[in-house]
Amino acid sequence: MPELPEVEVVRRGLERWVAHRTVAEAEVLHPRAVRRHLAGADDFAHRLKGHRIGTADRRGKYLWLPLEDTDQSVLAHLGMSGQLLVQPHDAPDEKHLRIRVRFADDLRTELRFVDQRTFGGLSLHDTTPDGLPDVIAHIARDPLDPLFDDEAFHRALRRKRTTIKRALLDQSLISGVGNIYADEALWRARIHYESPTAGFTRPRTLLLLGHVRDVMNAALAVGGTSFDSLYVNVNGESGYFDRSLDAYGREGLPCRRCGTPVRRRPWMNRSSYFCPKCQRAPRVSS
DNA sequence: AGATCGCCCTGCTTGC
DNA sequence: TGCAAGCAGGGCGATC
Repeated sequence: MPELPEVEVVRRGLERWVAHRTVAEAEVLHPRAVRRHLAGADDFAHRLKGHRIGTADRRGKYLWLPLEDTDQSVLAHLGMSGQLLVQPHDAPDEKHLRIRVRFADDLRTELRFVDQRTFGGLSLHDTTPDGLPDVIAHIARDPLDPLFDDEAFHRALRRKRTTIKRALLDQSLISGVGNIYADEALWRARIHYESPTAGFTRPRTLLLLGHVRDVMNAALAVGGTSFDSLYVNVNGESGYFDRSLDAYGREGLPCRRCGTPVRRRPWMNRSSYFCPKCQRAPRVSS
């Protein structure tokens, strides 16, 4: 599934293939794909028509396209299975094509939102003075954002009465970290996912943040090599996912550090993967 | 008010 | 072989 690095690859692709083009027509093929646009599909299509797309921006797993000469942006979230594709306009419709945007130029390509599970979608929102769509004002900066405040994150961890993986997935503290990268970063930092955040020391927090950034940058380095093509494509099948995961999805396989079989535990209706030897359970569990 | 949990969705995998 | 259950999981809103 698309996580922050994949979304960043999509953003770069949009910048290259979609920015500065004028919308001729938007077509919503599945209403659920615009459910976050409360005024409905017709309003969404009507508001897009005739406007020029600006430069794509991103925070965490959200990305957005400002509409030039308006105070609105097209906000996109890929959810679990969403893709934004730039396709030749005569390419056959994808099975799960949800939204199509045609452009008023002769490049003969169109933007398509394809999403099997429709957890993702597009919507239009007012842009706040700091350039953010208003509905994601509560989303924290992500760890690849130069303005992410490590110290403030550490203080927030100390304040909370929660455990570290919950905190990593809390989009109001740090954005863009999903289940996969949380498990990977915790494995690299040798921290158990249920460690209470209140006891985190500054070096421990900074170590973890360093590993979060390392694992994301590694994925970006792999996924980022393929965006220079016509396809603005993300489907979670980057080579990184197949080859380089150390914890996620490796239940029963030997830990790459110590050889102990990796364990999977049900956690919040999903799974946590960890090495029981490298990542010791916290002494106090609540 | 902060923390927790259920639900949304569909295709693939697993088990009987 | 066929069907049902399980699983994947981000984010939101209801609930405690």
